[in-house]
Amino acid sequence: MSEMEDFNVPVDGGEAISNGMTNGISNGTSEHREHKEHKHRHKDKERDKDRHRDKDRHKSSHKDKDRHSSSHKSSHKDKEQGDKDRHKDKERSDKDKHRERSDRDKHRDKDKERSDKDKHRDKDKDRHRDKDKERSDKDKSRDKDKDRHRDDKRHSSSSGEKKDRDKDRDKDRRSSSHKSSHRDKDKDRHRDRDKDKERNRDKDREREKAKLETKVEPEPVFQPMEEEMIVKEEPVESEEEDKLVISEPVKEETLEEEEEEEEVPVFNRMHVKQEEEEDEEDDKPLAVRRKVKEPKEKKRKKMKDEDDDYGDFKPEKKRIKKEKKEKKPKVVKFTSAHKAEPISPSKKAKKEEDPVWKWWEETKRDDGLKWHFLEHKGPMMAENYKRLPSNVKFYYNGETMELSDLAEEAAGFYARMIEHDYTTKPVFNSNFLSDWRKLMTPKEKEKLTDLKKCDFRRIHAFYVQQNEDRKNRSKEERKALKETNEGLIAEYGWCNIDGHKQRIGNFKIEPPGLFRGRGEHPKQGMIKKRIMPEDVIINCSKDSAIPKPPPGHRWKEVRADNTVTWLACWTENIQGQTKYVMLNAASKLKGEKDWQKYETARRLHKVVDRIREQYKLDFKSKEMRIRQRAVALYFIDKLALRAGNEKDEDQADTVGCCSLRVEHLQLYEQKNGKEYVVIFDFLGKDSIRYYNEVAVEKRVFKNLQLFKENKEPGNDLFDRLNTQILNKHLNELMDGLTAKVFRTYNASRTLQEQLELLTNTDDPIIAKVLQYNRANRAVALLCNHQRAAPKTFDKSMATLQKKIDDKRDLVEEAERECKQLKKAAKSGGSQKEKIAHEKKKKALDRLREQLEKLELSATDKEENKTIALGTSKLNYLDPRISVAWCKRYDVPIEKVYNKTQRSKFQWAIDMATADYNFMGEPMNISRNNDDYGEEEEEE
DNA sequence: CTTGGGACTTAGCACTGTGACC
DNA sequence: GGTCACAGTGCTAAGTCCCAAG
Repeated sequence: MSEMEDFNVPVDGGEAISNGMTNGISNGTSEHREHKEHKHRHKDKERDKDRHRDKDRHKSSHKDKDRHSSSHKSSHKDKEQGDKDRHKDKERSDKDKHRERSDRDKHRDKDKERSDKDKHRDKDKDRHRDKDKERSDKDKSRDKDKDRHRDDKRHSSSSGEKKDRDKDRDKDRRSSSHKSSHRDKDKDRHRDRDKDKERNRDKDREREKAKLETKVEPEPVFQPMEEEMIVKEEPVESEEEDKLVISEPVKEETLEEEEEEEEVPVFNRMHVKQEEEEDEEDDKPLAVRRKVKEPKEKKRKKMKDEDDDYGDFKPEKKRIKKEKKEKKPKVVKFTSAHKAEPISPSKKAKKEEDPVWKWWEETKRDDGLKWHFLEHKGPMMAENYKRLPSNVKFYYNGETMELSDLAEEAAGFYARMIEHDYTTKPVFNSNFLSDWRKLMTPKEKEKLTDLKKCDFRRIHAFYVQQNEDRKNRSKEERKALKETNEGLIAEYGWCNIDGHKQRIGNFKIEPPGLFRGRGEHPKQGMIKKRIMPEDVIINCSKDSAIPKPPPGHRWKEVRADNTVTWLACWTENIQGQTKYVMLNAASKLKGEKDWQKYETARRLHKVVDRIREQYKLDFKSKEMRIRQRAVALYFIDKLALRAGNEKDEDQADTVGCCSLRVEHLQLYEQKNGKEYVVIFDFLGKDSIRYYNEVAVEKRVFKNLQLFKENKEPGNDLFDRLNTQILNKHLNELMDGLTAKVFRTYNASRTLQEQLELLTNTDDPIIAKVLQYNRANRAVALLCNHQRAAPKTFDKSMATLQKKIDDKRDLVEEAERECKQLKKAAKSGGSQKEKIAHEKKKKALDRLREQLEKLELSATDKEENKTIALGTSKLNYLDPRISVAWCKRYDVPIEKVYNKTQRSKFQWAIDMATADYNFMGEPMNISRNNDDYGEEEEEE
């Protein structure tokens, strides 16, 4: 807890602000992360009010309780937190009034919205039916919706027509779906808020770190950038800017940093101009061009069609696909050698004595094929349903009711979950009921119409009991079970790929059950149907032992497509997505890809300074789309935001960078003594809240104001940008560059820098590990990797604290005794006394060490409360950085990677030396060995 | 050029086995 | 031997990105 001081550090990033654009801002990875609580919603006119309300919501509610009880336990952090809370409380009281009112409104709105949405759904269906005809009409209205932005701008002054359109728009899309869902999310996410609170502490801490980091960071070295980048840039500054609404502030800014007041009107003025201009041309919001998305039903229909042709071997489809792909030399050589592989004594021997296939030492083939020989046993199908014992009854409306097999199975799915939060959600329940009824016999269907009248308790109890029994199994039973499982893994868990035995990642077909979407998923509670062999496509070599379908069944298809890595796939019925059986992370196929990913990130390092220069220049481009692109890229780089693809409406409402909407950011010219503060508050992947207060560059800030201008909540912030556009641009800047690479790059770079910063050579290993975890944590924070605080956190923390206290007492006692003995020994004590003293001294040292260890683990634990380190470690951190660090500081690799992780990163453990530098020269993975000849191997 | 969907990575939560502790 | 906590693992949802079809 040495970092308490950090907590008073004002929100980060003041540095970045002042230096405007031309001089390379300190950059990226550092000043970010400030999460807190909250959620949103808005009503057009009430936007402001809503904002308050939202804030309130975030701040108040639940968690506060938890927070206070749990986290205030100890430390200064808590004090700090307390201050914050108090602060919030104050704000809150003012706003509560607003909230109450608007909540009521919300309810009203919600209802309305719902029905609107339904209407829309129906429309969607119709659309499918008469696609073409209907399109023109209905879609138009929809398009209108999407055109919103442009229209708003164009006709902003003109009136009635616009209002009508607005209404339509509002009905559409975000209205019900996201508003209401947000609200619900709000409720559900108490836990998150709790987390958020905690996170704040870390954040504060990290912020400080980040600052250090920033300092450490090397100044970008400018290298002339080829490409259009520069070209476009030059002229912007002067006359052209005058024409452009947008640009003037930029100009102004360069002249006079001080006069903020002026700018607002200027902006407005300009805006008018801008509208005219945009009206004209290319600089149109994307939404305008976007066509209506075809709802999922269509997909599903397609799926159905496909389903009709079951067969044993279906090369045709594949062939078609392959022909398309033919650029890739489709030389599938099924040499007998491959097939003979398992038999070949030499190879077999090799496999046995050396189970690790050091593929990274082989030369990579660049034929684009994923394998040349592939053999496996097919996926393991889910167990058949066993009916409940006859004494386990289901009750409907107080009476027992016998259910048919399918209906009973589904009842079981639900019964198992009745203790879960999910079953308190109306969406979940209604989805379940409607899917459930589809499985019922007409008779059942007729009778069973109300979920509330269903009594699942006996069934639930039955499954609970079953779990109990499972836990209480005898040793023998356990052992037998374990053996069966191992047998299954031995049978299904491995494949032979190009002569090597490799572990399969998920060889089990997903069993049926209820769909548990994350966040406010509109499809939660729907029934995932049982997958039959007839649904499964097998992929393997033609000349391999083709997996046998279970007796009485056949596969949907067997194909031999060696341009892909999957062994089997099927289509899931909830969202119509394909699910794959693939190799496990330690396999060559995955490992190679992983390695490649980090090499791409390292290549980015070589050009990142130029890219940063460029997007900073682009902040003042005269083209709106360029500015938006630049600002988005700035966020992606600086805050490690995800790209943010568009999503369908039948998914939870979450966003990433490109899909941010205006309500997701709040702009403050001044906040907490800092200028140009942007508050991000949105739900990202997995409906995990992203909350961050960041001080940004003035130009970014001004641009954001501009982007938000004349838009309503629900409108896209970047209306001229999407991920394709962004990635296309990125790819032009560097081969293979996409938005995601920035995340990898900044994460890995942060780790390396933090390790350099935090590692203290003289510390014992245990302290170093803590330092490593802190560096790791900095990354997790950057990437916003959260987890729910463990349920038992408080308790176990208290236990630990008690241990510490006890230990401390022991230490003190030992110290006292030691002193006494010392005295005795000194003042002409006997030999015996001297020995006793020595002994005590040693014991004392041991105790101290133990105490230290305990304290360290307490710190670590506290800091990790709501941060998940695993995700970044597994997906974003170049393992060679960690390996090198371990080697450099003599930390056993086991302290950093567990067994699974070690096998996943075997390639890195094998190849990285102590002086590996992520920011060093990238390797050419396909040419392999030669490139890292310098690096020696260590076991 | 847009859209849909295929393929693959990234993600958090749930479950489980194990080992520390009593 | 029983209990508990937690690390490790499994599971599968939810992203990204790319390419082909329309």
